[in-house]
Amino acid sequence: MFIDEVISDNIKKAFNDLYGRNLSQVGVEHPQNPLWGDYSTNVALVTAKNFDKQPFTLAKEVLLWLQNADLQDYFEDISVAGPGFINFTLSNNYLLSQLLLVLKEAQDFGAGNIGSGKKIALEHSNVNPNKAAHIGHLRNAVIGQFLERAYEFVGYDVKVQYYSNDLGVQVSTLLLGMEELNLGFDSAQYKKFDHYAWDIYAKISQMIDNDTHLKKKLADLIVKLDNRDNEISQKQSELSKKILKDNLATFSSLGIDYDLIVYESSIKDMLMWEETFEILKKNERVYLATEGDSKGCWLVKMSDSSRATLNSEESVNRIEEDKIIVRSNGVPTYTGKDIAYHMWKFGLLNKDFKYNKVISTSQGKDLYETVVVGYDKKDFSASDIVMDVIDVKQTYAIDAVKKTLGYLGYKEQSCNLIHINYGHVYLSNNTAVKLGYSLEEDDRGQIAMSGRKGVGVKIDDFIEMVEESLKSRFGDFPNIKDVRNAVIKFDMLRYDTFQDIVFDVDDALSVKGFTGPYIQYTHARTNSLLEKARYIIDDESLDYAVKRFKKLEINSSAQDVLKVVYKFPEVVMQSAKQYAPNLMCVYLYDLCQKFNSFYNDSPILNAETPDIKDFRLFLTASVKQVIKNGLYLLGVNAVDRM
RNA sequence: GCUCCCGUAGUUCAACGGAUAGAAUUUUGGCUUCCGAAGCCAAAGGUGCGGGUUCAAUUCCCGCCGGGAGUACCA
Repeated sequence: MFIDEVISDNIKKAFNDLYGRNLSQVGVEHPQNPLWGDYSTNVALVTAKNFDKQPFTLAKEVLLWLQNADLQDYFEDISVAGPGFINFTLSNNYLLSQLLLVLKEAQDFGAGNIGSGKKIALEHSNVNPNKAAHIGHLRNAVIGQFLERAYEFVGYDVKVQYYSNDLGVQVSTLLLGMEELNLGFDSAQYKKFDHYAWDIYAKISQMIDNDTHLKKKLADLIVKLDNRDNEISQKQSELSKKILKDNLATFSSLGIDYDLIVYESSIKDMLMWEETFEILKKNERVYLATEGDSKGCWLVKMSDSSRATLNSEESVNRIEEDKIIVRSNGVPTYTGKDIAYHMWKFGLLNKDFKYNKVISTSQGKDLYETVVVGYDKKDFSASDIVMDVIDVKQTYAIDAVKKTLGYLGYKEQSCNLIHINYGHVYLSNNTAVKLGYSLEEDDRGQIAMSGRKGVGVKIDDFIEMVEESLKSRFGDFPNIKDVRNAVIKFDMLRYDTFQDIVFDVDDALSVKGFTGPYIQYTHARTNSLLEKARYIIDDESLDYAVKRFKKLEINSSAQDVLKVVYKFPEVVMQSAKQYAPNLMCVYLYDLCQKFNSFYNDSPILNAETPDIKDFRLFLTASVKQVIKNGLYLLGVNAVDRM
């Protein structure tokens, strides 16, 4: 049981006992100033008015009740402060018991089972197979991996899906560039095929914009593909897979892997769209437009207000507000197909894909792909929860899918479709200049990446830059790839996912301060201490040791560390529930900072007495474990040396 | 036009409606006979504007000002 529950339960009892009132909610938080204690509640301030008392007086009465309750095991002090906060200070006994728990539960410390095995289909990365992955995709993948690990850690069964859009406009454009035109690029000049495709795609996109003949050619190609023209589809499939393979290699070098690749072409070939469309057509909120700009298209209503209540002018506007799912030429839009895809994810279709195991040496786990002829495999469909890590720009489209599920009567599924949106990644001017891009005239200090313009930082290049930078500073060393990945992943996870971020190469290459290597460094430091001391963890001696520690005077810097360690399980829950990896980053940084201060002012191997030395090693060992568990969730390896 | 998001130190980011708005970076000054200086300690520097809601507003509401995105038979 978490401490905040202990507090809120007791507060409720107190109010019931003292005033015969049932409180529905009690706000418990960690005060920002450590002088106020470890937990505090504002319950007296919030409820004072109802009791016609001064908040401070009310708090004092509740305090008396709490002091008589049997809470000494948890708290060494409970007091009233400020305008009427009730503050709780944890007892050393409790804090020590938590350290003990860390070492006993080891890699499971902080884990939970609120998921009780429920299935989550987590979709992330999803690079269109027409170019190399860039740092926007990087942010997506890294957030995705955090969610995968965090939700597994709290007891869900998570399957990671990578959606490969091998039919749409973007791949067709690339195919046109590759097959039909000699654009003057030499594929031998590139280190990877997807990098070559990057330049081809940018070039052909620019050309198409200014050439109606090319536009027509592209449109024909798209229709042929959608009709599954044999020759074209074959070419397309080969091209897409070649690029997909390169994209996966990029992610795999960062230790990011997947359970299943879902091809858009499989959805098409399994006729999932057709089955879905039959269901949709019968729904009253899905309609065929008979007038206006969208004449001949099928649309999904995006608003609940009825068209009948509007005048004709407003009615026209309403049509524009709705979402087109089938074009007038009968080809479904991305959103249309996405509805079918999500129906499958939730197991709402009568169909399932066939599966094929992908042979891959770089993957950490078994990887499957969808095929038309292959094996049956039941565990990918029929998920309880669907999480899509997708750019904030697609909120409207996802919303259409969500609404549609609701319209079809799948309320629960509609609620359980969770769009994890994240802000855009821009390049700083400094970075753009370094990469040789010209700045626009209306310079705002940042520029947007664009596949069509070929503007962006490829993940592969970024990885290489970080590794070179590390080598030039520290020379080559055995764990350099782990440190490199820490730099990259932490840099992407440290922000609120909601925020747009400005990517600056120089900042990103930093290994000082609030960075991954700082955390890894602290871990390496704890490791080296424990190695030197030949510290061995075994349950019996630990129990005995903790009894002795209770009599020790614990210095304040050690106390500060203790008061961070115990929060880890709370932070795991909070960052998972809020889809907020940055909370874990902040927590780990705080932990490491406190530990490094402690390390700096308290000798460990040469401590004053054997008992103090034992205690400090015990503390060090638990810090090491927590860092390791936390970094794991962020997708970062905790290294023993660097 | 409509909808959504964002405006916080020079810069990049924090702050479930809470008590003295925190970090990093930059700059300046200190800390290695001793456990890893990728470290520690210290100084300096801030809520776009105007109203409202309440015990309490960076946070919620309204109006401005400034930035971004969506609303495309693109994805």
